[in-house]
Amino acid sequence: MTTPATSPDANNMQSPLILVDGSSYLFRAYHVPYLQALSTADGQPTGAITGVLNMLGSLKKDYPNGNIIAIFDAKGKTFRNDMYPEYKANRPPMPDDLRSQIAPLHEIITAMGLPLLVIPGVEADDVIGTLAKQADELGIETVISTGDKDMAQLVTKHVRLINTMTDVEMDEAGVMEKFGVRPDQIIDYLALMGDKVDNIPGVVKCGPKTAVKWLAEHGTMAEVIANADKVKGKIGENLRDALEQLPLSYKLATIKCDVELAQTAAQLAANEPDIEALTELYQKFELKRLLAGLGKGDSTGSTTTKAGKTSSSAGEQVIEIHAEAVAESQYDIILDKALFTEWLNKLQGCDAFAFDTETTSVDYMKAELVGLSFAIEVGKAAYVPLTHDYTDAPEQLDIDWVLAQLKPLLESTKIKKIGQNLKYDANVLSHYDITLQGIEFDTMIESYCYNSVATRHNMDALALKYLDYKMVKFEDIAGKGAKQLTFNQIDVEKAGHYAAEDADITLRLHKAIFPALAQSPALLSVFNDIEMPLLPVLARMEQTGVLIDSDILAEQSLILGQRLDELEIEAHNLAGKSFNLASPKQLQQILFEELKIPVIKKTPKGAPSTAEDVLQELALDYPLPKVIIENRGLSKLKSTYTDKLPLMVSDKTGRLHTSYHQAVTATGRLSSTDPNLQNIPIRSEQGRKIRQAFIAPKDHKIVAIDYSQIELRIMAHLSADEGLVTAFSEGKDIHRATAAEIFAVELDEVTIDQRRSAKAINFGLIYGMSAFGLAKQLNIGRQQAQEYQDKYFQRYPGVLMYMAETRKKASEQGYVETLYGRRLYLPDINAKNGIRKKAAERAAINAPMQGTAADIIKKAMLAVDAWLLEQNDDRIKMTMQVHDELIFEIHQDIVEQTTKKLVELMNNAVVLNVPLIAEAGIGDNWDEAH
DNA sequence: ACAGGAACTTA
DNA sequence: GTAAGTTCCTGTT
Repeated sequence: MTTPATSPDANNMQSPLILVDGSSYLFRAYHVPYLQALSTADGQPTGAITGVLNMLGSLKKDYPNGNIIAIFDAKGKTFRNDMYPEYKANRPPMPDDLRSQIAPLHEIITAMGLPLLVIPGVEADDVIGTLAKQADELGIETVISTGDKDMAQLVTKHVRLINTMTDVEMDEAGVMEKFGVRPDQIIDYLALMGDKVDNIPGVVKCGPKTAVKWLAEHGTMAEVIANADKVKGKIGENLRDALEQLPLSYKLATIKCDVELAQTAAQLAANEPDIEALTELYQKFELKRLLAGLGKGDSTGSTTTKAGKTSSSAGEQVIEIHAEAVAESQYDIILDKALFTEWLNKLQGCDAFAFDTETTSVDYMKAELVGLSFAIEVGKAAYVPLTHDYTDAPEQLDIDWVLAQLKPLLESTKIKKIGQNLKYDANVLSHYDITLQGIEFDTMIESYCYNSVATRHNMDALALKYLDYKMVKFEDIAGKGAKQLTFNQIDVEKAGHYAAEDADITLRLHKAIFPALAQSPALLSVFNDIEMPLLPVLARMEQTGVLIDSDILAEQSLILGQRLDELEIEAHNLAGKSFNLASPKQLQQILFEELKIPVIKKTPKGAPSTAEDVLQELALDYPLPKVIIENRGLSKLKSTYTDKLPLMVSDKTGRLHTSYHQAVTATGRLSSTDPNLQNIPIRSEQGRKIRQAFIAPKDHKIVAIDYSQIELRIMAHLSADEGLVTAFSEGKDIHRATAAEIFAVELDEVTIDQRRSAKAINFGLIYGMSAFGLAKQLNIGRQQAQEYQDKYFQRYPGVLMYMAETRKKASEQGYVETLYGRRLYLPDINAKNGIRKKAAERAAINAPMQGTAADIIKKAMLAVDAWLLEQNDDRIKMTMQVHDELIFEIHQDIVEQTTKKLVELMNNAVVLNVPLIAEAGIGDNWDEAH
């Protein structure tokens, strides 16, 4: 057994060493807009000075005993330039208005009494590294204040980083969490990736992901190099190409920790500030706040800002929300059986209660339960901690015992549950063999049905809007960024208050929003008959997930990668130089300035647009745009789909689990994230290959059933236009029928071009089209587009009337409705600003159609789900919803008759005055099923 | 490190 | 012209 030279306690007594990377802060402060405005009366800029001094002030406040040392880069070349002349060669020279601030800043820092180090021939990093190493060896607690990620290599048991601008601290664990490698692997990591800004070569296309992967496998760069011949694919080639360069990159990325310094870390100490000199300097540079601070003995001069509350203006509802003020609250933290049983009894005896789960992750597939909170009456809530596991966490009730007690309660259909985003809680609980039932009131959905666009529908936003109460943010108790704690690491007292408040506020929100919602029978019906019943259906679909073939995607990635490389070379040749194809800015420069190609369109911010339609047009006359178009399309496919989807497969189930969001869109549609399964490619040949990777399990088929022309059918229904209703009732091809009417020809005489035009008009109508938009879409004159539109309305006068009525209604009542009463409020519908008003009018036209379609497919999902529950046959699974399409996995033995039944259920989900037609496709993958 | 814009994907 | 989400780059934190 050894005795440490100094005990930990002794270390804590010693003042920490604070090493400030002055140059990095100087440079960043220089770019902060509100600081850029600062200067003295005679024009000497002082923004960067102010920024750095503010930052030093806040460091002083955070580390009152800290021994602060400021380190700056010296002028001139460093040893790295000798090693590698191109090092930082891309850096533009320092602007004069920054350079002029350096000397004054140094003077001020010296007058403050802080040691200031400016060592020529090395960079500030190296000086910091040297001091940190000395301090580390002495066991002195050291904090490096920097915004530079390269410094992570200096982190040890005693040395940590703080980014004073973002307030994020990073210790060894933090580095691991943030970068995915240990501090001693950071140099390897940086060398492999290289650094564009500093001109350090690395492995081409090796970013953080690849570097972490390799280092996880081999430990060091040297080992990665030793195994370079085993790395497959293009990236393997790139690695082998880089082998010669890598040792140099490693040297360049290494911070030198043995710089010769006149004084050691232990010897450097602050002097008393020279108040007289400081006063003079602050006066000279007109740093008024700092000057004022001198008198009060507060040299920080820091200010706090108050968050201003914004109030909403247009589109306020008639219905008033009456909320009780959030006053005194009484929260229990349940750590013993007696108190638990008391609450259990109360819960069992009540009609409805609010509850919330606390877990380790926002990802419902990974989340583990940490605790549960409950509220029965406003102001009284309880938290049952279960798995808090930080050092010295109190003993908690046994999770299995607690869940066994709660299971009957949570599964009871009699006792109503109130929650915020209950789908999440249901998903988490399902992993503990609890099927949440009695799901009656979800405050997120209450708010969404009440007004989808008044606010976002997360609890913090709802509390602020409907209770005028500002909740404690999760970040405030857990921290943020790399150092964020998971809920199980949070002190039970703190966590308990936070969790109990969640349940309490949920209950209060319900009491505020639900009665307002219930004043409209139509809104209440959307809530009770569509959204709440849909919640468990979506939860089941999420849990089911979808199966993908990662090998197909990997192969596709490879092919795409090869083609992208070819395109890149071609583009560089055409441009006459190397540039980043993904950068619209660089492309603008090359296209419009160097190649002098005329500008066709500008972006909203005034830059020349390089959007697809512009490039399409330019491609007729120039070769480069065509290459760019193909490159963009393919790189999107690769990065978003073929590379990414396999990484998102759950290791628990081997399948892909999306999240459907029920309270996001303005119109009532669902949305999907992580991954978004509602924008999987279909249009291009390459894109369809991605759908081929969405496969059926063994002995199963993928069945995709989509509604045909659902929005146009809804337009026919809502407008009751005779011609349109008849066309649908007779089962005509609607675009062909429209073309025949507009162009006054027989049905069978309609040309392909005429049908295409009619299709564009039909879509345009759904989107609240203008003649201008139609002209652009069809590439025809404005006049001609207007003629088409006039002709259309002449033939379908009911549609014209419906459009006019919708605009009028929207303007009068401030909202429009779907067939089933879902509302969309349009705050801009009577706006003075013509552009905003026009946009609101288009939304007003579109929302009833898009929203009714959303209502219908939701009703269809309910019908299908009810039938599936009845069948209780796990050979049939509903896996996805894509706005007008439902996707199923069905065992091959029953696929034919099941599909027939599902189509029937979808066709009869609602009754309109035109037929509702669903069309099915069956195949081994999603592409075939189309 | 993060926000915002531009570009791409879908119905 | 409607409604979404993700990725990449860029500029500032």
